Amino acid sequence: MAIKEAVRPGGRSARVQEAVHHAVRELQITKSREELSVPQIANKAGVTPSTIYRRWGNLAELLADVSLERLRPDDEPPQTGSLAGDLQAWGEQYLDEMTSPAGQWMLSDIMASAERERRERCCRYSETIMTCLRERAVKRGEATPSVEDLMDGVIAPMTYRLLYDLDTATPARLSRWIAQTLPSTDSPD
Amino acid sequence: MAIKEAVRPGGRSARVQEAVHHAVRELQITKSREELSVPQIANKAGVTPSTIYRRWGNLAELLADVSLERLRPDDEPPQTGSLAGDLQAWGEQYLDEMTSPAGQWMLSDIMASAERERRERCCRYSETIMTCLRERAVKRGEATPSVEDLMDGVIAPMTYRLLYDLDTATPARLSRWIAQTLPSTDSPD
DNA sequence: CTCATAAAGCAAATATTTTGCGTTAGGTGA
DNA sequence: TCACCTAACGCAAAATATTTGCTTTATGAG
Repeated sequence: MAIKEAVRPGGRSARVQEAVHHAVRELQITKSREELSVPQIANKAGVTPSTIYRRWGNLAELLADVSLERLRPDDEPPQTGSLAGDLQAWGEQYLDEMTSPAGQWMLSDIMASAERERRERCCRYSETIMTCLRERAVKRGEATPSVEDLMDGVIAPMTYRLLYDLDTATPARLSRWIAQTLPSTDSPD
Repeated sequence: MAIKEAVRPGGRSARVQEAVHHAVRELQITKSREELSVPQIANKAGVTPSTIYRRWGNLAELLADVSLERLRPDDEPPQTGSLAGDLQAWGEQYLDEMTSPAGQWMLSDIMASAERERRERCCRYSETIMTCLRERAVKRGEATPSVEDLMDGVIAPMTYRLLYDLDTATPARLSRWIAQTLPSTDSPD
């Protein structure tokens, strides 16, 4: 039932984990959510179902695990020269990703996880991005809100709408959230 | 698979629905989430499992349905004489409810539902409250932000933290969100 | 009161999940 | 290097849960 994250790389466990994750990703391309099943994934991965049940507990947790891994940032968010610009640029690509069917499944899978730890990691991920963008701004000498204010002012409304009200998760609204969160030095209204 | 909401009251369907909902609520008192099962609920409700499967599809959807029903406001939010006060009062009781184990299960069940419609209804519910509080304020002649701004400024951060970062869902932070969202006429900073 | 229909019951057929026990890979210390 | 230890896996049987076809029943309409 407990999720083992500290899998030693190179070991058999690591290979099994990778095989299972890979099988899930493959199957997700062709099959819809309700067509996925543990025995099916196990078969594709070349392991027995009991291996999956013992390691992940159930289908929901497995899917959440896979989705969370996908969430990891590949590279540095793009630089635009201002905090507002960085936020807008990063936010737009994030919105784009998460409003897609695949992105919505990811969010949904993560939210369905009973493990609070997993949901929290999703939150820490956003915090990391905000911290990164903010530090850039600080280095440039910009006046910047705290990370907490960025979370409340930008991440929270964005996430809220991604989860509850998809149609309103738009770049235009993102601009508003950013404008209202940043200290109004020179931004027009 | 489709969720029938328009169950005619008094009919057999209505009785079954009520029996099943009641059984779930009863069982939730004693049993933990992973101990709940459809056959068990069916048995307690005096119906056959296939009835539940055909009507709700699976356990997750049934639990989400029950949780959503519980979310409904029983009565008018308390009146305090100002929008800030109304928001704080309502918000505090909401936080209290949702940070409790029962509240967290409710949120979790609703989020786990595959039906977007259900999650959206959760959102509409908050909007209704905000609209209500705002209208009171308008009637009193207070300057008030739009409902959308209230959603972004108060509901979104509150919900975000309830879902992802429970420890930070506190009345103190609620005050901050409210203060930052309302037009600063006389509020100290 | 009779008929049409939608939903429930029932039970057999499937599918999934759990479990006990034997096996194996990989790490550890002599 | 080799024997040993342990965690994780495979296998297969048992237990549960889910689906499905068909029958029965309750309710609303005519």
